[in-house]
Amino acid sequence: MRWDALEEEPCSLARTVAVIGDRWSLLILRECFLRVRRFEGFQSRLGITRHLLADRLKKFVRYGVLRRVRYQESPARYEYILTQRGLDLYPVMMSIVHWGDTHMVDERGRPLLHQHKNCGKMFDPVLVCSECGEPLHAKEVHVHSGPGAPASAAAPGERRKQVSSS
Amino acid sequence: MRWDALEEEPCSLARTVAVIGDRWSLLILRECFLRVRRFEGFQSRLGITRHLLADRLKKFVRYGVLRRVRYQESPARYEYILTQRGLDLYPVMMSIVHWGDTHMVDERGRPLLHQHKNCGKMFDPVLVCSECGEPLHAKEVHVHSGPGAPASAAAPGERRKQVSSS
DNA sequence: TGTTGACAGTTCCTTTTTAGAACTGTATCT
DNA sequence: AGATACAGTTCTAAAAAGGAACTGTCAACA
Repeated sequence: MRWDALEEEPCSLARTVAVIGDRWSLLILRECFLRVRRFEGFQSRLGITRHLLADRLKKFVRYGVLRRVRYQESPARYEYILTQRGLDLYPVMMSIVHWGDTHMVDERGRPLLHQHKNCGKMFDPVLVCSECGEPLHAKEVHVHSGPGAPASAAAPGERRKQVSSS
Repeated sequence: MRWDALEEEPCSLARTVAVIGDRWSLLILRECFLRVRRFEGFQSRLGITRHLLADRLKKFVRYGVLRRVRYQESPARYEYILTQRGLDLYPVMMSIVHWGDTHMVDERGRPLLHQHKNCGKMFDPVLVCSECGEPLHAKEVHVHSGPGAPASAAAPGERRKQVSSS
């Protein structure tokens, strides 16, 4: 499948997957949220091939998720720093972590704990409705076509365009 | 990188990425949440190669994200249905969709809108702290080593084991 | 002065994955 | 009888990823 095909799908999930939807991208972002900023830092912590790393960093910069900032002149050296757009991926990252904490831990328990500075407590992330504040569950949500939908879009059971043959 | 290496990382994000961290897995899950259940359904809607689809479905069943249910005898025919563990991925999916809605829409607007049955309103998903209910932001969270951490784990700035060389 | 190391990549070649299309085998529909 | 639905499997070609070495600039060390 071509990557840029995904980006043009009339689906916000597919478009986001075009940006972060592979193993390395997600692991690189994990490091970003842990304050890693430099090429060598990512490479040595992850064991990713340098080629792939260069590629993914470029992609993140292109999509505005990371900013490439020169921190030293001659030789020019750059750091990769999360933009606001990148920071906005925090709910995605935390949701992924929380699923792992719930379903993939071994007998020793969670690798990491999270403390909310505002209230001081160890917490789990909860996804709630912006309107009523109640926790969200798949079965309590109706999906409707929006303005950016193709002819008639993906409410359950409706047909949608294919990824590849479009 | 070997897939099973990821699964054994002392990191809930990496372990979850081992299950859902590739383009096709996420797109297949999207279809699951839109009530697609059958091999032909996934294949024709996504344009994924049949080989890959068979592979990913097996993986999801192995990880308990989908259940393979016989809906017809001779010839045996199966459906793939989200388990509770699969349904628990809803926050991950919705967070991804919401990032796309915020940062990847074109001039026409969102492809899909979501309505909360409980309160009747169109909503956005918001990730909040389970303890105080406030929205979560990366900079307001402290990370601590948990019981399942390696020797000393990934609080910001701490060293952690590499992915590849372990 | 020469050597080593940090850093941010690039180049080259091998191995693994994925794409694409055709084929299987049972059963129902026309 | 022939076409179609369905859930896959098999085969080969093309694309992506892995792995290791190499570049070029500079600082620190001996």
